Amino acid sequence: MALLDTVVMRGLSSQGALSNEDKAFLLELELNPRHMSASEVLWLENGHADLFCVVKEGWGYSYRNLKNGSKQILKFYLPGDIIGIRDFGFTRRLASAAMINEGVIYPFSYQQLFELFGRSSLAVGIMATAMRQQALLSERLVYLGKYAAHEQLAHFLYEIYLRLKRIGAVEDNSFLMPLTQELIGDALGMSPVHVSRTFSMLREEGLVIRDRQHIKLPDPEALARLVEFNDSYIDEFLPHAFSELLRATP
Amino acid sequence: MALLDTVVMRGLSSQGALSNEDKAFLLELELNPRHMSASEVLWLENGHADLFCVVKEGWGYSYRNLKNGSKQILKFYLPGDIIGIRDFGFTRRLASAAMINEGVIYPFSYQQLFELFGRSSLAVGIMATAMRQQALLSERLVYLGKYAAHEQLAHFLYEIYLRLKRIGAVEDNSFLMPLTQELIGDALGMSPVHVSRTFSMLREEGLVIRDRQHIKLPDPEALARLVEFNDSYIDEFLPHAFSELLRATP
DNA sequence: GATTATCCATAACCTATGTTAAGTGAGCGA
DNA sequence: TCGCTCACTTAACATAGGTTATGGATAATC
Repeated sequence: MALLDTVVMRGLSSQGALSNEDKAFLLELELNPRHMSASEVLWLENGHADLFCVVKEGWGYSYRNLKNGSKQILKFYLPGDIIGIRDFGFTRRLASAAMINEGVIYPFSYQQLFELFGRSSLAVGIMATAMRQQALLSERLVYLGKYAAHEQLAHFLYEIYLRLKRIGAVEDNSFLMPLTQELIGDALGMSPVHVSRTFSMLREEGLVIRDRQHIKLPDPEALARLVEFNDSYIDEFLPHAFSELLRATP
Repeated sequence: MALLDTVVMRGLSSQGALSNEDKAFLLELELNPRHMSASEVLWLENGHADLFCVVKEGWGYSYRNLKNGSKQILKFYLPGDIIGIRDFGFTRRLASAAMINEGVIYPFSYQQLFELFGRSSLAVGIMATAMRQQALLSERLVYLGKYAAHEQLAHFLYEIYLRLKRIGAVEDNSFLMPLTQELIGDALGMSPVHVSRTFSMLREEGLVIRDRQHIKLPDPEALARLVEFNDSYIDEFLPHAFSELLRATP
């Protein structure tokens, strides 16, 4: 169930690109949902890479510890995201991963991932999932490189907003974001003090209202315009050409 | 020939993970080497994504144009690299791509990429290639986020050094790097003036000797120590467990 | 209910890097 | 040979963001 519940796989399935056997295969995978407490570590950098997970509930993140004692967060994982395919093809973890709040994950072994590659539609699905993650990463890199703090933060909030909206976790332009300003700073390469300053700025401009973990974007489109947000890398489903190709080359 | 000449595929092949049919398949792909002139554009952001390429000679790069007129370079491509799998699963290009100097590339259609996914070993190879690219991207993100200019540049040069060394393009710790300081700045999110300043700094410390495109690292290990370079994400070949799994699940 | 730990806001000050500008040398075409 | 352009260097100045510090909420623990 969990792997089929993943964004890309759901897209493929709804486009009729997955055969019944494909779906059965996904459903047959042994799933042991695991309850995670807040801050619980999934794995550490350089640890042996042997599994990946689908996040069912709660938020997670992957990060690298830096020599100066701080850390760089690479990505936040929301329900429906797959965590751990980053290390596919390596023996050791390139980054650590941990939960933010409590939640539930479904772990899979790399062995299972391999078996999945025996079915081309599923392999394509996994690959597309991985490329979507890479797109998010590239987008962050672009903003880290050349944009001012308020643009970075606006972009970050809008990205989270879109991702949450996609999984139905946004209501009345409001959502719950279980991140401290320190975590946000670690993701955006910014000091926590400056995150606070920047939030104040966005608040004064009426773009973001925040009360602890409750975020409200009174005018999401204004935010999007501020950063020229191009959401194709988040929202776009697999091209139909994909499904046609998949049906044509079984 | 060209796709088999790719780092990961060569690794898989030498570990006996590719069957004769796999290799034959790679060799059969229609290859039309194409000569590219300096600065020639391969494709533009938002263009239709229909092909990817293996770089045979010359350097390329992918980049995003920013609203303020500058650009952010996402990655430099050296001979043996695959350019364009980033957009797999999207209809449009997420980034532009162009050559830096003149060179030769081998284009493939996405159609061919799809057919390739019908053979699990090859799909695994492509996936592993993509994840290696993502690792480079993550590493850059980490350095963009929290490191000082001289550390970023040192890291960048050492990465290039390692990648060139792997393809035999380093001799006596020297190599040719056809990049202007402006391009380096666009990659590192740094003004060209500051790139120059930082080069001067590294020169004064005896870490980098540079004469236009000729770079010499008198003591590469010293550079690596400066940035605590962890080269596992570049050099590591596919884990042997991989090959075993591939042989076990045909 | 008191105490403590987190998280956040704001201020004062400092520094790395951006910006602008002027000058140098290499290459190159007329 | 002259003059142009391009890549680079260096300097002077400006500023975004880092750092340190203080105080005030709110939540957690006893």
